[in-house]
Amino acid sequence: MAKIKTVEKILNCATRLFALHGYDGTIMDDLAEQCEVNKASIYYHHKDKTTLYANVLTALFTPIADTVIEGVLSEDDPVRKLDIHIRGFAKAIAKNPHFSAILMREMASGGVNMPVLAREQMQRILFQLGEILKLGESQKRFKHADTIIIHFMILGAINLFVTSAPLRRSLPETDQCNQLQNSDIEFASEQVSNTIISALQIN
Amino acid sequence: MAKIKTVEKILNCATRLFALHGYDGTIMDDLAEQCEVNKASIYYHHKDKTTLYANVLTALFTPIADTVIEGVLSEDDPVRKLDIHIRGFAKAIAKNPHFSAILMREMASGGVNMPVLAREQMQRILFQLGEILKLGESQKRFKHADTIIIHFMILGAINLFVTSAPLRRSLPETDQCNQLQNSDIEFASEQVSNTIISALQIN
Amino acid sequence: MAKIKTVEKILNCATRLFALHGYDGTIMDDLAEQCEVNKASIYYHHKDKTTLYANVLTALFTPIADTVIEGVLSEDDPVRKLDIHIRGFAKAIAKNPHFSAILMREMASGGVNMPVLAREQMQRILFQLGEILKLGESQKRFKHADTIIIHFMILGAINLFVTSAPLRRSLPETDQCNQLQNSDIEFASEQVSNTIISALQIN
Amino acid sequence: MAKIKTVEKILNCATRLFALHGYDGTIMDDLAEQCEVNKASIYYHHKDKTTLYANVLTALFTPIADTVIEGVLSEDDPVRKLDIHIRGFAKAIAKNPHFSAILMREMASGGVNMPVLAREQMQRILFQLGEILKLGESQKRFKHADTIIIHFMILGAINLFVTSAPLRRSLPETDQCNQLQNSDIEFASEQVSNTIISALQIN
DNA sequence: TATGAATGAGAATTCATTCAT
DNA sequence: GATGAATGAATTCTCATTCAT
Repeated sequence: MAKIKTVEKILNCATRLFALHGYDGTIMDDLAEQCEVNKASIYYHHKDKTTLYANVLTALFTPIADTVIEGVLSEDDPVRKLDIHIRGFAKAIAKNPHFSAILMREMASGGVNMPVLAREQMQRILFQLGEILKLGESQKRFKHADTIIIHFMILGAINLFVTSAPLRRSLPETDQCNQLQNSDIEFASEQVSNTIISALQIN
Repeated sequence: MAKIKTVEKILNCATRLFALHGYDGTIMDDLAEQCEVNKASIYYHHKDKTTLYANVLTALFTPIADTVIEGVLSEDDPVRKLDIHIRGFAKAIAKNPHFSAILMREMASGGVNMPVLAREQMQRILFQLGEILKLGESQKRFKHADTIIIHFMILGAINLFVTSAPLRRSLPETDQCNQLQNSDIEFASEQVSNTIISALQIN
Repeated sequence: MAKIKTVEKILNCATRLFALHGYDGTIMDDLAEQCEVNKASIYYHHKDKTTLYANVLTALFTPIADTVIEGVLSEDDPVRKLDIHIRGFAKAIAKNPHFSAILMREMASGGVNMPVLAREQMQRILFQLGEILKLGESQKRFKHADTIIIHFMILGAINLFVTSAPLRRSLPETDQCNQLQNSDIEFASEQVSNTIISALQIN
Repeated sequence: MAKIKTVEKILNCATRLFALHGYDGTIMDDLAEQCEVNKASIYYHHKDKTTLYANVLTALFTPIADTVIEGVLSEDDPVRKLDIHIRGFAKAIAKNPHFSAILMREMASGGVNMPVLAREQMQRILFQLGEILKLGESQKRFKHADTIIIHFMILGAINLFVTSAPLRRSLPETDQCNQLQNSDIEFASEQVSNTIISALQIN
């Protein structure tokens, strides 16, 4: 019975707390308590809070980008590529649900303090989207569109959908604007994908 | 020459700091220093940090919602309404540039701690969008779409565009994905509007 | 009834603790407790431990050098000058009894971390001694001698005498080497002065 | 090639660190790193920091006292004895250059926490000096002088000379008070010896 | 003996808030 | 209204020491 390594335990817990409360709102004492590890052990493994945060971000962002990138490779059709890109992103987040909150806070800070490795992961995703749009355009399947805008629409919609879950749950179910209350991220990403494709596609 | 009232000075400064560093990352000492007001004076005018934050949010969110709502009223055509809605939102943010960062942080926290008044402002915007989509749908001008998804695409895209400004500035100008580097929020919102309308419109 | 200023209270207490336990051995909690001041107040007045230490040293070294320098000015005769220099130094220390321990620790560290202002005070004393020796030499009253060596003999003897007080007190009174057990610094400095003058003087 | 025993490696390194930073300023982690020994190994060999410190002091002080004592035994003439005593002390320190800093810190603390064995070594030196002075006095070769004062002049001058090396190196070479900048401890001890003898000797 | 990991007690510093004037 | 000083409760980080292997 392999017990979970302390380093992992700390990293997991820290991810959750940073997602919930942000960097400044996360308290090392709480972290120690929650992962049932001595406070000093955190520092034994992670130097300081800043480094821990960087480690969390790197460990979190890399698999997300990997998933998005890989999924698309097997496709040829730009429309399908775009669809997979968007839904793959959502699927990756579904597996790492703390990503959204952390990314949004980082973007709110201008992303300037993100560890380079984490920032590069976001750029990988952005670049791939750019390639897909270019491909579609060159095949006369897509209208021209600004990559960054499309990227932000996808990112924004899906991340807001994820982070707004508790908020939506607090709205009345019967609310007209809240048909999605109980539906999950997969359905949401389908909607986003359909919308984007519908906007770009030349019929 | 009417000197700026202390209360205002504090509120303005606080808005900037909360946008830059979030609630927990904002330090009352810094605030006092930056608005050149004695620390005790802040407490004379604002009870405590929490209240100050609520005051900031309320003062920030209300005019945004007002602008969005009002602009749309004078229009009848759902397409034009939607266009005005989106661009009005961007225009309102252009006047209150700290709104985006603060909103994104709040959403990252699930929006649970937002003062009710601020949350209501966001709902006003969401509800209006719902009305517009319903109107367009009933007139067979729009395909059916999930209000929240569309709302999040708009919100997400425009807010990310605003908060990413420093990040984009740090990317190379020649970058293919970065045509918008120097363009402003108005142009971005036009792109968003076009994309959304293009996706929804029944031709 | 003028109450002692907090800043002074802190400075006095800190001087004592730094003398007793050195920089690293002095604990800010203890300091706060001993001067009956809130720990945060120390930081309100002194930025951090390092700065506090520098402030202590500067406040401690300056009057010592001033006393030594001034006393000598009124004399013309190099022998009398030298005598006043040595005994003035001892007298100054008698008024600031923590100086010796602090100086000796600093010298043990190579004096490299001493605040510049404090180091300069020591140099003022050294320079004056140099002038006295030069004067005596030029008048054929003194043999040639190395200023630094003489300086260190004076400094070393008097400071060791001061700091060894508790040690000497623990030796048996009857000890032959301990005639000075109960005598004070004034008598010791007289001995030092006599010895140095006796060594230098050309009869 | 016999590899240096771990115990020795630790002791040597610890001596250097204690000399450089004092007891409180020396950190066991650093010690482990510097002697390339696992932290736990230090405790395997040395019980705890306090014991280690005592071990360091004992190992350091004993050979110093031995050297001083032994050198003098072969002489009969009190003047020569005194000269050997002083220069022997300096020679012994030249071989154990960390002694000075450690002794000075201990004296700054009143020497109260010195391990008994170390303190006794200093007393051996002091007693021998007392004997020499008594001998010289009884032979009408020396004026009467206080043993402790003379002891402190020797000790102070030589130790200050040693520990001030980095400080002197930072002074301008041309400085009048700094003729000794590049000279070594042997020359300094000669000066001290000459001065003391010159002061005491009855011509 | 040696070592990577762990830990309790502590130590420096910070921060929101209040008080006296 | 304004301000310098004060403070209690955190909060980050350190350090001597021990444990399991």
